[in-house]
Amino acid sequence: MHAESAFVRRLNRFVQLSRDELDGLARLQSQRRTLKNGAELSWQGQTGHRALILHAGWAYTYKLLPDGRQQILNFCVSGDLIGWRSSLFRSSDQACTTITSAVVSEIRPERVRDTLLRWPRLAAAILWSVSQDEAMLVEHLVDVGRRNASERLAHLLLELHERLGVIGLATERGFRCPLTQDHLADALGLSVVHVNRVLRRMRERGLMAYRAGRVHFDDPAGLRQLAGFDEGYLDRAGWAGVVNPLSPPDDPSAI
Amino acid sequence: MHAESAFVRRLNRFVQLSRDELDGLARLQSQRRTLKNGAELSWQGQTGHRALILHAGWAYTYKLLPDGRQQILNFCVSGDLIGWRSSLFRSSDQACTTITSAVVSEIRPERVRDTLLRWPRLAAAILWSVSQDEAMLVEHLVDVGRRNASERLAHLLLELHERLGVIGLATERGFRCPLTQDHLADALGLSVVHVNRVLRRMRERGLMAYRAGRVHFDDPAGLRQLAGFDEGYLDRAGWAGVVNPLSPPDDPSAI
DNA sequence: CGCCAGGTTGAAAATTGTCAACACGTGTGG
DNA sequence: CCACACGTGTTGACAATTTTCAACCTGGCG
Repeated sequence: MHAESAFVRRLNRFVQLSRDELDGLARLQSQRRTLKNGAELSWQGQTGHRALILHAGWAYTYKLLPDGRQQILNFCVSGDLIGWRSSLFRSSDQACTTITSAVVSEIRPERVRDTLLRWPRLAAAILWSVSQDEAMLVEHLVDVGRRNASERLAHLLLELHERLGVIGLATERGFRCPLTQDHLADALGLSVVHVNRVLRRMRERGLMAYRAGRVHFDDPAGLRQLAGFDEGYLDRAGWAGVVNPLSPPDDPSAI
Repeated sequence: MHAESAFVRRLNRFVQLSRDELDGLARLQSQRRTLKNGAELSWQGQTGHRALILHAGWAYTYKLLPDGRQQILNFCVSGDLIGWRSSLFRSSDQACTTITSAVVSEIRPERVRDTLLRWPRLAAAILWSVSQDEAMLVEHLVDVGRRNASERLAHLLLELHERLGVIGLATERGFRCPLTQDHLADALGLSVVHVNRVLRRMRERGLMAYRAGRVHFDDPAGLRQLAGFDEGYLDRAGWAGVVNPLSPPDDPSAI
């Protein structure tokens, strides 16, 4: 059932895919594996690693330092692509681990290449998705470089809320969230203890509550203001002056 | 003179380009503009902005927060590509300013698209370059999130040294560097004052000196150790099991 | 029941930021 | 030629943020 996949749902925000393209997509997703939480999906320095589609569950990508510190780069949720660009190169520069049990499709690099060549509009949609990931990475860098602890926390949770909303996994004022305070700390460049304190302060100030695996926004507007959150970077749909950049301009199936 | 361009020199690390491909490249670079330092090259929120090749000089990309803080995302040097991926989307999410006087080519999005379609191996080389930028962004996030001030500083300067070495702008133990301490602070998420102090400490410890527009490494090995610097992420040349991923496998000009 | 991962809290220390002053070189206008 | 402004670098004193260490709590689960 293509139409129900979170992945298709996300790509559809960018272009309406044709039946043929949906087929190509379906073929990629045909093999699925179910993983327990804590499963390693790809490794730093690994060669010829596979690209992933995360169908269900949560994961995170991260980078490990020699001394054991780790920096989480991104939290991945249903419908996210992981490691597509880097799968084309010799070695991956990051690792990925599941947070909950998860369902994924793993795709070999040659397969990635063939798909991109055969379905150019699909390639464009995937490029769009990858591009959005990079926009999030940039915003993440701004978080860690130029925002204080509460701004970071607010920003991250608002971003997750936005992303989960798109795939129908958020209510207007909150979402289920399996992240531990350790995860938050490793993503935001803070210590667990400090994350804990800041969460408490936000709860006391009536901004939001993070408890029992749920995030609830008590004062969404206040939070957005605090974080300086502007969801623009998540939503850069459409091409600049080019309807269909990667397929021949006379392609009859376009639009 | 193709062979002398820093840009071609960099791409050549990845694939040896054919005469025809070098021609395509030359055509992109044919129009050049010389800019004074402090010139704005693209703007946050701008629509349909151009992709850039920086032929000479230094620039930086950054993101501005509503309250005036800024986070520098990347320093750009001769031979770097700027904003290629985002030029295909409706709006740019970052801004770019020159640090020194600079020579650039500006390329309209349609032109980017056409070039990528017409010269697939060129497209692959450009993808490789863009991909390397993202690896640097990741490393930058690790810097700011999980390294302390001196580690960050050391890591950034070692990375610049490596990159400048590739295009012949570094000696074994140092390089000319037009960055002010303000630039360093805005890139590393530190205050200027702190950057100053840390630089002094490093000078006193006999690690490196940054003075009069020059970086000099007194103890390169010590610095690398301090920073946990592993240049691997700058050097992921070659494709994973695929010689020439974006052109037909039977292309006679390949390899 | 007891273990264990995750969460919470306090006290003290380390890192980093802020403010304010001053040094130094360069270029400009009087 | 001098005076001055300006951008950049430097330093000290002090304050804020964040970390570290250590203890303790809580709930789920074998």
